[in-house]
Amino acid sequence: MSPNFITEIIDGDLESGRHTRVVTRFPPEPNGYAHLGHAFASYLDFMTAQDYGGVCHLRMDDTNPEGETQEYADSIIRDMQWLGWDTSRLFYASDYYEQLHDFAVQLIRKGLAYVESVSGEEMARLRGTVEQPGTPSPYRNRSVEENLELFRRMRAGEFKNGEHALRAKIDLAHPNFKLRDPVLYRILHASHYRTGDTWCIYPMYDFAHPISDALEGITHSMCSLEFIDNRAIYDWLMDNLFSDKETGRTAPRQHEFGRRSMEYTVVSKRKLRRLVREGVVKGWDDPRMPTISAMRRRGVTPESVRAFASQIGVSRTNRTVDLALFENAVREDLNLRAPRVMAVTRPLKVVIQNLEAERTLSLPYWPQQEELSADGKVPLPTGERVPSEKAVREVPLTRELVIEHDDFSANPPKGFKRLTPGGTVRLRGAGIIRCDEVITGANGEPTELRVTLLGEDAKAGGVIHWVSATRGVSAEFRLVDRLFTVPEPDSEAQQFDPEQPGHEDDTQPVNTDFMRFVNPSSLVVTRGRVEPSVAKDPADARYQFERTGYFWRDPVDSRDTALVFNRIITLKDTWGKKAETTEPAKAARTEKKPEKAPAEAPVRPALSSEQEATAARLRQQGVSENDASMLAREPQLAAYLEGAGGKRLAELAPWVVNDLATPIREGTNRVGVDALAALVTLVAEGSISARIAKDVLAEAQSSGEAPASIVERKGLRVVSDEGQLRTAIQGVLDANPAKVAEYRGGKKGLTGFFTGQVMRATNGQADPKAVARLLSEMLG
RNA sequence: UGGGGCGUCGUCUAAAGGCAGGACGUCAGACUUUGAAUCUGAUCAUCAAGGUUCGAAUCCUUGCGCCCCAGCCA
Repeated sequence: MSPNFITEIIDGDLESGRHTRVVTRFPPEPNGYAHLGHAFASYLDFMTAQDYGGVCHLRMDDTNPEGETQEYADSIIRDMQWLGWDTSRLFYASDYYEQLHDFAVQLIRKGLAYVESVSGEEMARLRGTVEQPGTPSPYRNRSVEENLELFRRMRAGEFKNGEHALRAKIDLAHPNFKLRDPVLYRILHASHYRTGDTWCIYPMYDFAHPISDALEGITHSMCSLEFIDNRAIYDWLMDNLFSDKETGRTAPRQHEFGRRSMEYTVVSKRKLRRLVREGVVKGWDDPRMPTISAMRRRGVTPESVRAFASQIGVSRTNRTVDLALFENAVREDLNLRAPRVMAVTRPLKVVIQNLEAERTLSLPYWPQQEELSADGKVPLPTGERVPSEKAVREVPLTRELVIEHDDFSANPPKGFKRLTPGGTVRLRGAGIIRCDEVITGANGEPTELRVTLLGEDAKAGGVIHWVSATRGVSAEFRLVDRLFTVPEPDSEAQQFDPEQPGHEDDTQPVNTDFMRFVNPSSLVVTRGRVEPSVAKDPADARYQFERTGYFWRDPVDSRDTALVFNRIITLKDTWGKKAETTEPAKAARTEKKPEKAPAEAPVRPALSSEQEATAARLRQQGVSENDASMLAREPQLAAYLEGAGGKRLAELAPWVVNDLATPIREGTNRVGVDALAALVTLVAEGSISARIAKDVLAEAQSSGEAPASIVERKGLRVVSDEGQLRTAIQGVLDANPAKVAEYRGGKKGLTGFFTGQVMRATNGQADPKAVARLLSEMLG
């Protein structure tokens, strides 16, 4: 896991002693198949724990009986294992139902939860709007006894679905909707895949999730960004049920990260379901799907998926990742893993007229030295690593062959390097042929080429692959490509689609506009031939079929007697790309950036007449336009400033605005205006630099010590003595000869680097202006 | 519109207030019995405007844009 804002938080928690170990959890709901998003989230949860020597729990977040099944749970567990995660710590939220219930009772007893008895609709109405606070329902103030009794009867099954619900009693006027008395339990007469009919009340996510975390001793609970508002409930529950004092251990905290989606696909479960239901794909594990089971079936390795997850990193912004990043991760892994063999996916018959007898060639699985790994060995299709000279297979060369249909062109475009009428080309590993005759079918398409095998002194511009027409093995090839024709099918459909890549809204019908962008050639099935050596290889061998891509046998449909190969991914194809995009690419390159907009007058918010009067008064005292405007708008700041008795306003104002505004506003300011004035005096008389003053101010803010006394205690003063500065600068230059050379080579931006080093060396006390002058002099 | 979150190369992601770095892509070249791989080089970014500072992606202000929240889903 590369460093990110989460590891920063964990480092802090470990350092401060808030936690002494790291326990995370990955909490999928078993109501669908795991996909790319789960791969990313589970990577974060499992790898973070691993990096810190901690553990990660796999927890089925199964608190909604509708749609959840054991089959989904099993598939998720299998996918997680495939990704390489340790799933030995397996938990189910449904195992906590009894405890969860008891915690609900506790809340009722504390007067923090009540049984609501209005309809769902009414509840929504009473919750208010963004501008209007909610209003309490008549049931909000039921007695503890009544709540207890009602909740007992809810559990006993005495009510119908929706007749009552248990709600937390928090704050109906809170600007955060999540805190307007969230529902904790609902009545649902439904069978749960694990608890059967034991329960007819089920806990909500907001209640079950934090408590599950606390029960399992989770330390850091990561979830995606859209739950950020829910954190308020999380913390509320921790405060009221799991205070550190009561439990004797530190409560978990929730941290939110940005989701990652990928171009040319969709990941919403409902949309994937729709693709399956409509038969656009053949199932959840159709190799075109972004599900983990589909990637597994397609032949993508777990190592690739993990490498991808690692590369896309973690941040607090939702992102749609370039498909190329994923493809690169897949190719990078396969390049070192997949032996090279030949297969022809769209055969064109070739007859070598001067080849009398069949020959057997011994061709290397790894024609390239570069693929050799550190141990000097190379993998066979079995996975066994052997010296490269032993990594060979036999390939029959017969009179009749097949080559790729596209490797012959009767009207070759400029730059075409393959076979043309009368032209020559090298057959990989077999020699150079010349095309003597082209037999065409009724539609004018070539159906057979008659060729002559030439000697090794012949010349050819290109190399093509081939397979014996008679000894090669017939096979089906499934050429898998991106599922959509546009990078963001969701956004393309956006004007119709309120449901954006974020969370799923089951209350709205699925927007189906994205279906318009399904790529009609996302799956192309062809029949061709593969060299016979593969027939004896293990079924899970991955190959590079030279010049066409990485393949392996479809684990579901391939038979020994009827081979089916999935294309895991194509090779990069700069030729094909160039051929199809030369023109538009040029156009795009000449496209100019829009000119920078001319500088506008600074925008300042309008002031009320009263504020304007204040601002004018301040300006008169010499306060800048900007500062005056802000001080006028924020009476707190103005009041602070004027505590100085109206003296030296102009001098103090920038400090108040730039350095003290936030603490003053938040009520955490610990530097009085007189103390500030004393500090500013030191700056004014030149005994300390503004730089020192800022550092001191920050320290004063956290320690509460008077700034001037910090200055005195530490003996801070500005160092402008030339001799002293020269010594310091020389020290820095001597320590960084390479940087000096770069600077003299023209990298003038390094001035900042040198200044920084000098400032550090002098404990921030050097006079920066003097440093700048001496630096440019000494660097020549 | 109330609340919350977020804006760095085309895409992901780095930079105790001090060199805007890396990866992928793209382009060019070298090499090549894979139009692949490999190698070299290049292109390309701090949302905007003001301010503070010797110095701002980072601090302050204002503005703009995107995302999330009014399920008895998660």
